[in-house]
Amino acid sequence: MKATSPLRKAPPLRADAARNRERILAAAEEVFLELGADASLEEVARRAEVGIGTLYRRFPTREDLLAAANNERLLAMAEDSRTREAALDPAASMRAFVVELVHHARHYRGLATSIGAVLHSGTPGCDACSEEGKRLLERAQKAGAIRKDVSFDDIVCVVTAVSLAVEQDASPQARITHLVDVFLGGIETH
Amino acid sequence: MKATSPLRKAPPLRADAARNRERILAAAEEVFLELGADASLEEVARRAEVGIGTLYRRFPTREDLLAAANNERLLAMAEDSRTREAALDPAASMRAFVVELVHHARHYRGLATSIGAVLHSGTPGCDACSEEGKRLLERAQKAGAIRKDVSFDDIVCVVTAVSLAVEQDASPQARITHLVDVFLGGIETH
DNA sequence: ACCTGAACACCGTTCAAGT
DNA sequence: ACCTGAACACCGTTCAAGT
Repeated sequence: MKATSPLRKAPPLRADAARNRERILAAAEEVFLELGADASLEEVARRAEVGIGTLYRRFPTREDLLAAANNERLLAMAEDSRTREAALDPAASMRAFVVELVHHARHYRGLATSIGAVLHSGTPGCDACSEEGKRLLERAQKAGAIRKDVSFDDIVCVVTAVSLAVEQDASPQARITHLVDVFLGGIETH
Repeated sequence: MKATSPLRKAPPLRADAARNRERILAAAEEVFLELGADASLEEVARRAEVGIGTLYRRFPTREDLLAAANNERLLAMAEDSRTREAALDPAASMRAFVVELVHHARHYRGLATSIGAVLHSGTPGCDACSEEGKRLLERAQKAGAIRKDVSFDDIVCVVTAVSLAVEQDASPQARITHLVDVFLGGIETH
């Protein structure tokens, strides 16, 4: 067997291809921050100094690019949540997790709409987040702190709702906590 | 004073203009049903047999058109809710109202994303809906059935969340009631 | 294997000319 | 007052040619 086989199917990129991938990702971060998540892909390619075809070859759909561009941040978030976990009770960790995800969705305009898709993209970062979220949910449910008929998809739903609401009225910090409170209030067992 | 002055500012359309307006609205309904709420406006103009400029003159933004296209349906919905109200207790009427709105948002693909904006557009139908919703909410709050710190905007938020979730996984009827249950569970006082 | 960019089809929006 | 449609600027996506 070979030396490096990450998980399974991962055709190891040729050196120049790998470099281009990084350039695209960096450009995407820049452009999305500036113009929003629905910015022109041609602009991204332009800024990465790469042919538009190269971008499409690596990221066939816009969502693929969006997911990849958010990978590292999601990875870090999952990690943070894990270290935070010990200090908080089950319900509180879940809340913190949701609030963090909402913050993440606010990283640039237009991300909120796709946050559900991004969270289902299969990226390492997204998988780490899902696992962490599911673990927190199960823990809270076993502790009797959250209703048993609630799924992780329901949580994603809450995150999307809050993110979208916050994005639309450009609301202040306060509205986030209020909405999380309202939505999670129904999930937590009284 | 004149004979017909609807409410206030309403520059009475010239006959041909009014007719064009109707044609555009009818075409929009058709096209949105077929292609989704993000369909091409040129296609709408084409189908209405009207110059694209005419469409823009009457509906400067896509959201204007979307709101106008949903006016009648929202009007009917508010009316239905009012007649239903007597038969249900405060919490149940609120739930029924939310479920109806979600159904409305499912009328065509892509409407869910804009349902919040549509509900704030100032169209007669949208105003009727807002009024009805606010009345139901207040009633439920006075009856002690729903938390007092919940606003109508929060309700719109719930509607958006559920609609989007349902639209994304093309979920069955069951998921709607589940999500409404989860979200409103937190709003109703236990 | 990978990169490039021209080519194609399409869209949103404006505005001068016309009734 | 209103309508029309050409004109402009832009975008997504594909694919033949090139390394």
